[in-house]
Amino acid sequence: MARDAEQTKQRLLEAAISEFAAYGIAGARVDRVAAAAGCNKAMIYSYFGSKEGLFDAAFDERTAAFFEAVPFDAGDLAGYTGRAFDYFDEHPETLRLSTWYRLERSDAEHLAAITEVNDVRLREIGRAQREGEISGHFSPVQLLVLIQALSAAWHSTNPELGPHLPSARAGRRQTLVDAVQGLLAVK
Amino acid sequence: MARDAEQTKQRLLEAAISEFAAYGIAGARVDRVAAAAGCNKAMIYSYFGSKEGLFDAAFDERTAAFFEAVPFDAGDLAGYTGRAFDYFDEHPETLRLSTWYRLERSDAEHLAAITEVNDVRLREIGRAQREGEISGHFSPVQLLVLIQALSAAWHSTNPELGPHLPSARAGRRQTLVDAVQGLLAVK
DNA sequence: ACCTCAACTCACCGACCAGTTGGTTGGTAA
DNA sequence: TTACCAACCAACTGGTCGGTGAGTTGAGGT
Repeated sequence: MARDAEQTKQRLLEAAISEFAAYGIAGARVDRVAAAAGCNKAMIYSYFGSKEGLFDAAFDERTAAFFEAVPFDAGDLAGYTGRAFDYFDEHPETLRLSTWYRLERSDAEHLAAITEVNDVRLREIGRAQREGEISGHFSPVQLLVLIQALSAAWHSTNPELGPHLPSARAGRRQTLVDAVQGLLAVK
Repeated sequence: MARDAEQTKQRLLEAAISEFAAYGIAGARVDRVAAAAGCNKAMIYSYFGSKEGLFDAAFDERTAAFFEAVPFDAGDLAGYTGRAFDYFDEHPETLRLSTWYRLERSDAEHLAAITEVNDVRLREIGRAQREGEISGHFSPVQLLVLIQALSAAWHSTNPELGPHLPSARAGRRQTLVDAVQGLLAVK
């Protein structure tokens, strides 16, 4: 068996993403993560320090992957919303990890990187508004919150709508794009 | 000490709402619930059967309270969104329980009551559209999902926006009302 | 061939936790 | 007063879980 620390760490990280996305921090089991990664539980503590450290690594990985895969575009907020929807639909664990984070780990402090990303986005929205690319009816922070909520709308709906939900992904996507365009047309 | 089964059950239920809202199902501790309710852990199993039974009771209670406190009005979806926002702002545990439910208990089956409520709402939106009260650009299920997402938008945002969030509740509320009015003005 | 050290495993621990049992208490009705 | 039973509780159980320390293995350098 080839000994490769980096690859082992990667396998643990991927197993952790699945485990935490499914069960959250309190519900996750480090033994399950180790078993899924095909290595010993002690490696988790060697590489990530603690269960929470492992969650943080999993969350950071998914967050960074999302930021890289779905570039922000203040001049095309409707398109960005559609692309974010696509990503969440293809990588459901991303939104689940984000939700677990908000519920179980909102006291953590490793969100400096995310805060910085949001700062940039707010400034870009402001610039696009000053240059007349998009409506100035909503403030940048209002627009960002509305867009974030809408891009996750179909995935954060409780399953009580199950039988009525449109099965076609394209239709759900178009709903969001239309909605954002509607918001930008206000006033 | 007065022995009152109904009151004891109520104290347990309120303690459970706080505990589950804070920690979720996996993170909640039945001993903490019993201690907060000022009675013995065994009462929980006598009255609610299991930890999950206790969560279900807590979730059902908050759901019913929300439905009663915030009546739905298909002819005034913007106003409904504002009132839902107010309720979530005053009772944060309601949205947290709902989110825990979706993450940890979406396989449960006691959502027949909620499905029924949504059926009625979808029919009312359809009727309001046919009678020309509101725009028919979005279908009823699209409108319902958009409105549900928007009413929780400020509360389901991860805390990375902290320093930029408007502190005034009225302003956050108005954002949502404006947004829904904008959606209904599309086309 | 041998040394070295990082990568990895094994077996264990103490704390914790959901759930149960067997018994006690106190209101109430005859 | 007393008998009854619902309401309540202390103490326990069996299993689980995060975390650890001591030992093993294997690849690369000399």
